[in-house]
Amino acid sequence: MTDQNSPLPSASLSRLALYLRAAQELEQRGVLATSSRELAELAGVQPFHVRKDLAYLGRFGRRGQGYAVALLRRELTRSLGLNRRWQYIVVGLDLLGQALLKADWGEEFVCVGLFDPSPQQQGRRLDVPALPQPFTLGQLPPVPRTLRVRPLSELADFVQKQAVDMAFLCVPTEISSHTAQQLQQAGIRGILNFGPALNPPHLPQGGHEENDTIVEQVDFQVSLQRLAFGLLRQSIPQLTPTLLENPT
Amino acid sequence: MTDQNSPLPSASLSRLALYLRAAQELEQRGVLATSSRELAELAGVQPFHVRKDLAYLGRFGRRGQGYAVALLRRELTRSLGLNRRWQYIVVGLDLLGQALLKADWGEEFVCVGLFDPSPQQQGRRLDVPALPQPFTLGQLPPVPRTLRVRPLSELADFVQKQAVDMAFLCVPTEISSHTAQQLQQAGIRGILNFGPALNPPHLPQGGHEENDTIVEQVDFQVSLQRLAFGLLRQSIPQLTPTLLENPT
DNA sequence: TCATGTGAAGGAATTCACAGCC
DNA sequence: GGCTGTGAATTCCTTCACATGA
Repeated sequence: MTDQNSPLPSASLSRLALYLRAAQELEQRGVLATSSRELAELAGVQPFHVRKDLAYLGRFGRRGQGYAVALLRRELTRSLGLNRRWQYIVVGLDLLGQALLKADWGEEFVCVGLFDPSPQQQGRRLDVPALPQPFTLGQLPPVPRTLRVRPLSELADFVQKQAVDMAFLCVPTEISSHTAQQLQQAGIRGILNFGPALNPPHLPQGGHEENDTIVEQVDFQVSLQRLAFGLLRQSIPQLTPTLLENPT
Repeated sequence: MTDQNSPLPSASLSRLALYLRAAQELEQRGVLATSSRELAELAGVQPFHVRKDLAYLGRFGRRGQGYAVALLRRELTRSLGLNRRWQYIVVGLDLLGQALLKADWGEEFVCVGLFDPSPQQQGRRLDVPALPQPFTLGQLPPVPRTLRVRPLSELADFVQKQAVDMAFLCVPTEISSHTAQQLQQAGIRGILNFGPALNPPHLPQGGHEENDTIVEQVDFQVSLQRLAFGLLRQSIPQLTPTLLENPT
């Protein structure tokens, strides 16, 4: 079946991103065909996951053969909405923000602006990744870019002139909720939030609501505490990790 | 009921970390009692989530009243295994690694070493957060510490002398799987991995296996692509996001 | 014979609604 | 009355096993 209203399960969506990375890697290595087994290994999931997830997008596998890598990559790119350009700003340029600037997000994502609430940061100029040259096959050296760090007061104007699809939010905890509201009011509809949950819950968490702002959380601390708990569990083989010992 | 073999659901575990953060915040504000509604708001989840999750740990709520903040914080801390000290190393000290060094992970987590595969980084000295003074109530100024960035060749020896519970892995993509193996061979049983899935799947992904290494993934790119997909969905209100249009 | 695609079974998480206690 | 704790219902996800088609 095709995709109808495509109720692509949330869990599958996360894994599709992993398959795309795997497909890109295979393509770069010059591999032409692959299998659900190989993809599963690269993505760190189970083979039946791969088959089921990919089946949501259509059927571009060949039974008995596997998947054609190039086709796979194209379809994943399309399905994930990565055949268009997404423009983002980085809000908060302490070390984490700077690290995000240098990170490789894929060519589809381009940084168009830098903002910081702190006067110390404002006015600084920072290097950002070069724009991908659209249809230039010749190996021109990429053009370096630098952007100025702006105060948040310029945000609303900026968003009116530039299309800004999303913001990477990495300001200190104390002001993150407030800053998120500023972003929303400026008309930004997507926030990738590093740091604790944004509590004024006007913004639905993962909700694909009407036309509200979507917040996607990246929470290091939760992952760390999950890890600690896991280690605790396995270091005490049989016994329960000292939870409660109350009666009843 | 108490916790038996506590098969604490994985989804609940993640949320418990959020409640702990909320409880700490409330305690700092001087709030004595709270409710599932308030906690839910702070954590960005639903009230029945809070009640059900907390019920896994026992019953320290008072019906009709709510939860005592101090008790709540204590129980959450205990249950998550945060009443002991966890020692970590940071592997890879480019911008992201440096950002992680400065981040606030909670007092229970202390950095004991820095490692980097690149000779340019080796030998550098970096500031790390001061140790929490255990039973000192007096406000002595915290003692600053600096640590030297070591080559990975020193890792095995280091782990033998120092207790190292976990590693934050943030080296470039190309070497991350290889580096993870080095960590595992040196005897490190927990890895918080920033960057793509570690593909030699000797390490089970989230598996609480025998006594194997536990890997917890923090994958920015997946979150970003989830966000992009979400935006795509809502910007085309009724229509399916250009997925497939092939015949049956 | 091979590996995909898929119905169906099983398990996990979310959600509801209300009983129980303050 | 108010809010927790919890069975029961629902929905979602994972897992299996096999039919399907190259």
